[in-house]
Amino acid sequence: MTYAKTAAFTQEQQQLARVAKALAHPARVAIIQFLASKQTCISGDIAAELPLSRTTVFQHLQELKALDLIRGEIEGVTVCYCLNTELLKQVHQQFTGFFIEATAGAACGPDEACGC
Amino acid sequence: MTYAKTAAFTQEQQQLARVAKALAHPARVAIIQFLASKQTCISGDIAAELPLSRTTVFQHLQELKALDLIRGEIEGVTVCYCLNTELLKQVHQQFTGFFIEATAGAACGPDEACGC
DNA sequence: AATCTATGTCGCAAACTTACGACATTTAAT
DNA sequence: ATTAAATGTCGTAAGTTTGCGACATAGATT
Repeated sequence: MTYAKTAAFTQEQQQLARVAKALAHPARVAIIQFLASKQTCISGDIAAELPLSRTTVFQHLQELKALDLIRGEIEGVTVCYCLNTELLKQVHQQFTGFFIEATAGAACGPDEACGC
Repeated sequence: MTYAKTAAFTQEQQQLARVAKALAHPARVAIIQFLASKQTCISGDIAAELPLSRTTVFQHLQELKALDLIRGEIEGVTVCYCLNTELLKQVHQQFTGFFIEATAGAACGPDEACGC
């Protein structure tokens, strides 16, 4: 018993957790920022920009691709990776909804704990 | 070499990844939602609400507490857990900034890949 | 004091993640 | 046809996460 018990949670919770997981490594955050900074879709030499081996970067790219957060099209000998901005916008909405729900109540302040 | 090479990324990237990681498990998302749903800060019988053992829930609570996203104060025999809404708001801003940056460019559409 | 209840802590097992080197494949040049 | 460059795939090693049972603590009751 050590598998992730994801099945027992709501689709919403699973979806949010899935995306959060995709962003849960600085390399993947960096990859998304890098792709966003390039107006033109850049090839896999993203690796050259990061302090990681090409293989490792490729692996991170695969994870992002698995969630369809980024796309990759083979163009001859290079690959064109780019952000799926549509999906990212949706995800943004999702996170916003979550955070709004979470920050709605008047719970603990910054320094003191709650007074319940 | 299999440790996380976090040191090589910016503070910003690391911070975002750290918080994302905290949300990267449906149980933790559920815990936050549960705490948010209770106007009064509820004790650790959060476990009763989730399909996980008390020990496991406690562990998830520790992770959230390590990032200060939630607070926990011992009150006699019960514990009062609650959300750090201030921090959550900051985190929300952080994520929003990231997503806006990421969705600013006109990259791939929903179905076709980019045309670069 | 003995007990009950709500917590917290340890240690372990299984699964997942991160990182990489080495090898395979594919397209473009020479 | 060879070779070179850019990718993709495999296998492995080590670290981290997830989940839980068993045991330890600490107030509150009786």
